[in-house]
Amino acid sequence: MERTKIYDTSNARDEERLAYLAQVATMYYEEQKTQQEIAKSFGISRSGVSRLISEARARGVVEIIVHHPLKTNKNLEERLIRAFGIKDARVLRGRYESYQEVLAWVGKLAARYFEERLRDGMTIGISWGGALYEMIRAIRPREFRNVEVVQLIGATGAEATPTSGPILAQLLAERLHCRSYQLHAPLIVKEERARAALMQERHIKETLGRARRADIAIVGIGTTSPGYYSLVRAGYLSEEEAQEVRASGAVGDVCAQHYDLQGRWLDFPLNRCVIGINHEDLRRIDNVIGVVGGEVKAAAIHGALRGNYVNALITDEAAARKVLQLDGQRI
Amino acid sequence: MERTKIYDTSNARDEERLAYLAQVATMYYEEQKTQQEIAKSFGISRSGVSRLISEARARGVVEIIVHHPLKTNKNLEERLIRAFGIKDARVLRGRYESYQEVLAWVGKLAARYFEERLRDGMTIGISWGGALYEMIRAIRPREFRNVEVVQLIGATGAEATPTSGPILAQLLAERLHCRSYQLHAPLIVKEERARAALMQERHIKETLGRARRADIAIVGIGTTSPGYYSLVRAGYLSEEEAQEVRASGAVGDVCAQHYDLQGRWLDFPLNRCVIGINHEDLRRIDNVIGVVGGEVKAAAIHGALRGNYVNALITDEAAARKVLQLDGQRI
DNA sequence: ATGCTAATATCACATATGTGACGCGGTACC
DNA sequence: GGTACCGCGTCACATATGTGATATTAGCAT
Repeated sequence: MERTKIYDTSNARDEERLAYLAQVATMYYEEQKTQQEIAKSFGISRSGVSRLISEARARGVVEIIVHHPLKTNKNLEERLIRAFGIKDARVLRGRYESYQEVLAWVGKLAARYFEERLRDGMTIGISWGGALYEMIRAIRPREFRNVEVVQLIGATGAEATPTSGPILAQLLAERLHCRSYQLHAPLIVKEERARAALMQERHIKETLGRARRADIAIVGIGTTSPGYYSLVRAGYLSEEEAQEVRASGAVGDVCAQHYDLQGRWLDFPLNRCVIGINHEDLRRIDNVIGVVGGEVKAAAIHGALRGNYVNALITDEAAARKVLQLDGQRI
Repeated sequence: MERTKIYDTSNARDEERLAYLAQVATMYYEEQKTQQEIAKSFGISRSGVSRLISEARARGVVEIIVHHPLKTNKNLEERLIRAFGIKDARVLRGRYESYQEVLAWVGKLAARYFEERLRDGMTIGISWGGALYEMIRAIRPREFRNVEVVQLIGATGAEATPTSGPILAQLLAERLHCRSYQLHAPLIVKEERARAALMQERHIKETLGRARRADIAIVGIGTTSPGYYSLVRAGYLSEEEAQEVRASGAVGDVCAQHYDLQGRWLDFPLNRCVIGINHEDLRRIDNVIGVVGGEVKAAAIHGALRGNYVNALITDEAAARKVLQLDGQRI
């Protein structure tokens, strides 16, 4: 609100003033000149410069950001890696107020992790979910050569909300200045036959072919817990259907493929009505990074790790502790 | 294993250090404490604090940004408004190195302009193009009530590049935390009949209905000049087809509707094969903001203004001057 | 021209800051 | 265990900076 004010004033006078402040501030902060030097080059008094700089800061012309590093808990990381035989883990330190806050920070951590691993020529597969959305937001734009982004699972229809749906692959591609391949198909179809038909379609076949060859897959991990079950929230399943899913032992899903607490893939219709990569192809991808936050996801994470649906995990302390507890460890 | 350990410990060390630097920097820059106070509360020497702050700046933990205001040329704005009877104009001052740079700055200017005009409850229509992409990037995220974003024209297929295509509506919706309505259809079809059929489809009909009721439309202005003709660059037209288009007098397009230098809509097949809002419906929208940069676009801008396809223009000085010249004025 | 007002300069001084020189204690490495 | 080095503290001092009080000027309306 305050920042908007800066640019809002259509007054030419004020525009001049702001340009002046910005120029002085640039000399001071970016060119490291002393106030004395600046005063001389503008032919004004030194104290005037001091006051101009104060004004520039007060009016938001100068913005100072402190980047706090993301601290991780090496101990929990080590334990997760050992307990589940995964390749890597990052566990964000600290406690957070809200689920949204956890997602934002885990997303940042995941973004740094991903940035460190991305190389020219890679194919990146991506599913969807709040954590991935936050991750992509936190990725710093960079140019790569021959990188491509591929959707791993189908997308919603015309009413796509920003946090879930086909936008993620595009957003990521935008950040990396590369192209993206979408799956123009619903995530879940009503009948297995419809799925079979769609899977034969040329561009779906092609995109899924690319998905299977992904060098890195970035996936969210969903829980079937009431109130947190994405497929219900996104309108794919009714609450009754969700009950059934839970009744058959499903604790979570990766790429809409459901499994139980021990990671056993569940052979029920829902798992066979998904337009997207299947659980076996997913397991064949070298690097599958699960990005997920919050204690509520613990059971789903446990299953995902036990079932080898992901082989690297980015999460927060609370979730990590609970996962290890579920695995019978004392924390 | 050993290597991992080494990597991890050095990492942990550094992480600690950065956290320390960030903490000190926060106290200094955000909480406005003096170095003396900080030294006391950490139990270190004052000169140590001074050195830590230097280190924090050198290592990028502290980032200082100076926001230069966007200066505009009121004189040229006034002349454009008078010459073409448009509602408003913003003409960015200054000369720029590259076309990309012009786009980035014009985009910023357009973003500020748009932010000032956006209100709760509005429907925003959007086409595509490099300038709009830059504009959306420059929009500061904000929450609105009942705002919706609607695509004005069809989108590309699976191979969408980030700067052009269906991503723009989604990106904008993300910035405004609102929903978006896409046109899941190609921008240009081969036959008029195919267009008629598609236009009957429910969700296309519905989205275009919303588009017609837009309170603000934000559009790029395309030129047919060789090397800059977006429809060729995006693969919709071959170079031969482009030649034909130019031969029939087309200098530019708004929402893929082509017109000549005097703004006369061209009654040729291409204009009737577009899935999107038509030129007459576009003219009925209250606020159509053209966002466009670069001298090369001058003829296209002239036509767009003469033909009333846009009624507000955001552009740069070089383009504005050339447009006025084309209109027979001395600059 | 005459005031009035707001912006800026001037001056003075107390602090805050940057930095070089030097020494001490801990650590990594041989 | 020795040694070289690194990080940091201490001290000292030169500058840089913030700020209050007061004078001066520019712009502006009458």
